[in-house]
Amino acid sequence: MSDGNVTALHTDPGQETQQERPASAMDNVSTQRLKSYIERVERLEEEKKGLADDIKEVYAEAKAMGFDPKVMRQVIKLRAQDNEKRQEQDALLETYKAALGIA
Amino acid sequence: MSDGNVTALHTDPGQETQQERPASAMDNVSTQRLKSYIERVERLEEEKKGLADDIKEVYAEAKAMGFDPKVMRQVIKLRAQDNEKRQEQDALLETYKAALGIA
Amino acid sequence: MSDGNVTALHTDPGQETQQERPASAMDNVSTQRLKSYIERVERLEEEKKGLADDIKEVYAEAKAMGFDPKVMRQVIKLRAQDNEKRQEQDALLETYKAALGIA
Amino acid sequence: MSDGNVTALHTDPGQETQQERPASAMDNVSTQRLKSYIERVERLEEEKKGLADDIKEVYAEAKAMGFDPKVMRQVIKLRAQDNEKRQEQDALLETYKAALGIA
DNA sequence: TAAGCATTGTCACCCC
DNA sequence: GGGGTGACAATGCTTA
Repeated sequence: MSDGNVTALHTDPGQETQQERPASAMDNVSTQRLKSYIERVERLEEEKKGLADDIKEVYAEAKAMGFDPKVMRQVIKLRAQDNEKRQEQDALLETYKAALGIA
Repeated sequence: MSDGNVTALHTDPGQETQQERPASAMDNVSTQRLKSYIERVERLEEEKKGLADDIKEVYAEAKAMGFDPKVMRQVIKLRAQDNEKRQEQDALLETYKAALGIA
Repeated sequence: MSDGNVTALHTDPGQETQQERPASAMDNVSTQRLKSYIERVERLEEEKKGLADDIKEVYAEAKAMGFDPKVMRQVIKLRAQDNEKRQEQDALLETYKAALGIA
Repeated sequence: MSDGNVTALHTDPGQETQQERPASAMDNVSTQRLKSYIERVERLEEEKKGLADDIKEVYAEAKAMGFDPKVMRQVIKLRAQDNEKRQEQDALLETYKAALGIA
């Protein structure tokens, strides 16, 4: 296939910014590793897209039942904010307790 | 809890555009249904976020192995474009055939 | 007019994030500048809308001549993708070269 | 060039939905016309993109002067709504006048 | 920290 | 008129 395109950029980690091997290719081991990373990402993104489609379906179904998706989105956003806020308050409380030496 | 906010915007499907019950609430059944939809979406979005995090981790790990995430993204994008383009060309062909009345 | 609404949100650049003058107005110079920016944007968006309308007209005319707008759009998209892809491949090559330290 | 791709769909206008020429191509004149339409659209879209870039620049410049682009967008949106509303009211007024036989 | 980019969400148009 | 699709705008992340 088009896997020939993955002849790509590898640098030994922990070196200064400029690289080794001025104009040549990676060795086979690195190439294999890179290919593996690429494919892992592609697989995960596929799953992610699947979930996005699922979400769309739920909205469609809800809409068919007479609910307004736009409002639903707003509600969900609000609830997410609430959660975040509560978590922040909890974290703050923990900080206080730690600072005051309370178990 | 904050469920009080969801007393909004439900219309029996197949009614005129404006809403019923000017200032009152939905019946319990509708409320339950809405709550169910909302929670399904929230669950799915949580999973989606999880996958996004996984992807980030993969990039971070690859970077730690000396690969350049920026290049990886470009490679993945190119590969995705290949797929998409092929699909669109197929679609175009189908459109042509349909427009020309070919079975 | 409704210009009273624009008495908001101006910060001297290079200051800390929060705003000056808690409940008062901008000075006249800033107000004039803001008005000028707003009007420039509005003018540009008007022109942009004009072009969008022109494009619609072209499609309509082509349709009247017996061409299928849907297919035309697909063709144009494909051609745009060709360009974009070529550019991205060039960019990828540049990235490789930069990463490998090649002048 | 890649102009070979524009061998596309043409139907004599004013016919019923299904088409002539089951599997063949357009004549040269039609091909030329189609090409012309395609290029007109492409040119217009280019200009449109240019304007979009101009708008971005204005926002950037305004931001550099200490204005908040987000707020600016809101202001512009509000003003656009005002205009639209006023125009609707004018149209309504015209309708009234026409209905009442007032010049 | 700011700029650019990628993604995501919203909106409008077109077809059915 | 309603649903689906595609363009546009906006937000958040990534990098310099």
